Amino acid sequence: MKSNRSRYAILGVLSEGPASGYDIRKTIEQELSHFWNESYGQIYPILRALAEERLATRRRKKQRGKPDRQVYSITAKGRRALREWLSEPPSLQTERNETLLKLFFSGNLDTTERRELIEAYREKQRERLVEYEGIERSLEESSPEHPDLKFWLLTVSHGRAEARARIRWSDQVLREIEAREVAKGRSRRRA
Amino acid sequence: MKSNRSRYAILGVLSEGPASGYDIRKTIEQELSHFWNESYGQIYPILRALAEERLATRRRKKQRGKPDRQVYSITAKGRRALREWLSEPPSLQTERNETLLKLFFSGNLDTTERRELIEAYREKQRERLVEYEGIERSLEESSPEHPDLKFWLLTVSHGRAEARARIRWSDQVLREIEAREVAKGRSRRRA
DNA sequence: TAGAGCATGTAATAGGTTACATGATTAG
DNA sequence: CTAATCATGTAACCTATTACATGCTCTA
Repeated sequence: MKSNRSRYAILGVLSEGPASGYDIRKTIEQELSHFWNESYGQIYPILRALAEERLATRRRKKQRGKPDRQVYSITAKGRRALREWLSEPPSLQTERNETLLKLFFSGNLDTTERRELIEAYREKQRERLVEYEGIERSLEESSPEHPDLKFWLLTVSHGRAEARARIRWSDQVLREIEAREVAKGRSRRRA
Repeated sequence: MKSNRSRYAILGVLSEGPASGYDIRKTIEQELSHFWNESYGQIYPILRALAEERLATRRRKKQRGKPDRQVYSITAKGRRALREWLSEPPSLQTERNETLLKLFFSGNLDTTERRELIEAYREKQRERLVEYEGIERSLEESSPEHPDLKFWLLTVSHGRAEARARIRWSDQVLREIEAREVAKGRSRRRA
């Protein structure tokens, strides 16, 4: 079994119920966007492949006034494949952090630009905290009785913990480079 | 100017001094591996392109007993390109987290597998904390007087803060799913 | 009447990993 | 003798984003 993570993200959404490519995109956007994303360019070809491999079935639903929907449903084989993947240890790959890359080489920047880099990072994490409110609410409202709701909310709590840690780190960095600035100012005056 | 992050990671390494593709790989592995990675399949073609665009120059160094080295040096134009990229706001793209994806759909797992998923995550973060010791030491020893050392160490401190937050989150999750287990056990006995 | 939402899909392009080929030296 | 290190590079493949094409309906 190939280990394409997008396949399993899509199978995962299908495990909650039948859906079209469009639905899947929307679900991922609304409920998983804090740690996952998929574009149509991935979704549609993968759905076709899932159907060919009998991990999902497809049927066309006619609609009036709207384009036809291709609705996919997970099969028993699909559920088995999903469960198998879920129980494998996650593949480890370095997560890249562009802000850290820029900070690492920020000797090539002036102090203002470096401060702005960190301030922007901090601000982005603050925005994420706000987004989590919305995601949490939308998860709770969409299916308040769903037995898996608790797991969904735990992913939000992960995002919050991470964002808060990054904000604290940013504050620490800003204090440090601030202190350095002041020290430099003093030594310039003394010189 | 194209916004290929690998180009700039490589230019960044070259901004510290001349290096071969092999050197660059090693440097990234030793000093940036906690937030960045590059494979030879990226490095060699990009170096060639950088030379063609006059962002770097290349000269062949003969060696006895070892293959020749192709040593690249950043040019003034290369430094300008790097500085320009560094001062642009980082491109935002969702960081994917495979563990969270699995947790989200872990309704398809049994409780033991779910616990193992989180325990493995926790353990990976603990391992990262140990790796940071090594990275920090290697950074400090390789160039203890380097004016940018402080920025390099800040990237390590970011990694630590993140790993610690993730460990705390894991502990919280483990407590929660443990509590749920106990509750279930009780209700089963009562039933 | 403009724009957003519904809905499917493909093509071009970009970004990235892995495997392979080659071959000498050095350390255990 | 074996494995690791030095060193460069390519080809095949996989993964992912963006732009494009199409066209209806509903809302502001």
